[in-house]
Amino acid sequence: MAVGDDVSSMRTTTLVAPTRPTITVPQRPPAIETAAYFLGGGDVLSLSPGPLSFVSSLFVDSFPDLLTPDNQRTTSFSQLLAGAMSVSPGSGRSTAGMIAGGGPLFTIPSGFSPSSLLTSPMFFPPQVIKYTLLCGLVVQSPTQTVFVQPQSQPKRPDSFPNQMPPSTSTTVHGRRSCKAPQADRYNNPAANNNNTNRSYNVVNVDKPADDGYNWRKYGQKPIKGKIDGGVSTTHRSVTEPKIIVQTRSEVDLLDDGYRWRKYGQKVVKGNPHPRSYYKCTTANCTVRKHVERASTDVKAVITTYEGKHNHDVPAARNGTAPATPATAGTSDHHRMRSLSGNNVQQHMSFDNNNNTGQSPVLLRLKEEKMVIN
DNA sequence: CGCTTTTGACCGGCGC
DNA sequence: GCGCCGGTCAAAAGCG
Repeated sequence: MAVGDDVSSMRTTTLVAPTRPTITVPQRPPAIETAAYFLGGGDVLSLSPGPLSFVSSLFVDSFPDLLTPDNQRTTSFSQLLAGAMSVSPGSGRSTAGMIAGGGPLFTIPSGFSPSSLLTSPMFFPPQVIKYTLLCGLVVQSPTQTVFVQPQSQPKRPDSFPNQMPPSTSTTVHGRRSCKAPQADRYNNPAANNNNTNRSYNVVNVDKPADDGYNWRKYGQKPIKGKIDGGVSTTHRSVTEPKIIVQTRSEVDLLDDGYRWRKYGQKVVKGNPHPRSYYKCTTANCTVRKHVERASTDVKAVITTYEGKHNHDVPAARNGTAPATPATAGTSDHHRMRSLSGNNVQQHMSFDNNNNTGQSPVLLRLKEEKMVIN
């Protein structure tokens, strides 16, 4: 199956719960798995227009740029990252129609191919990427927390026992949604406690949306700092969105096109593998990322991006085009981009089972193929 | 020599 | 108030 076939089909596909649209390609043994999580990152949601808008902007605002007039995807993953993080409070759009609710239930907008996320000359060579889009989840910025609980659950015709029915702006509270990454801290209960107690699983609205369930309000509580409109600038995590990418790789540092300087390393609780902290080396760029290996899978590399690059991908030190930028860190780091191939194999599916609800997963990509020339 | 990595110290948030 | 924890700083060391 040609890549273009997948792209064109996805371009017009509207994903509606509880169906599980799948675009398949010839199966091959997975060599790398990548999961990308687009999230507000805790209180970040309070500043941005919220993950709904975030996702909306991510998809609607960013992906059209991926297409050239002849519908060739050219935008890098780095650009996607930047685009995904470039949401401003005024850029939010209605997500109605975008988020169909219930986890994997969002509409693939025109022009969007999930492959665009990773088929990037800046991040992963398009030729080597094959992935599965597993699910989507939405959270939203709180102004106050309204605790609700379902009074009844309409029967649904499929196997999404832990999922919410479609909604566009309603709180999603509790476990749900995406199949857990096979191994990462976001599925580690110990590592999840804080996050799940914040905003990842608590999405707030004044009134539960008409999501097909009947909700009974049983509590209401103001949230610290939301009084002034919910904008806080006291902490980075409050002001900048995050993008989490999980990749199965032998090396920690993936080449995303930008140059990074390591500024710290720390062993975090619940993971014997140290977490490395990197800053973008470009002047006046505040983007940071940290990289760690999953506690239960040493081959799973979790990279968390924070912030937005205010510059283009730097040119490589050897003078080649930015399409082949230098890798941050030492030169002997494995360079993902050095891998190449001629075929983009895509497998796109929405997996609603095995939901943990622990991670603020909006989008998850599973890479299934890597071809090395 | 310039850049990067290492690593202990420091800081702030959060829970108890 | 205290301790834990994650994140950051910055001096020293390493490397090309």
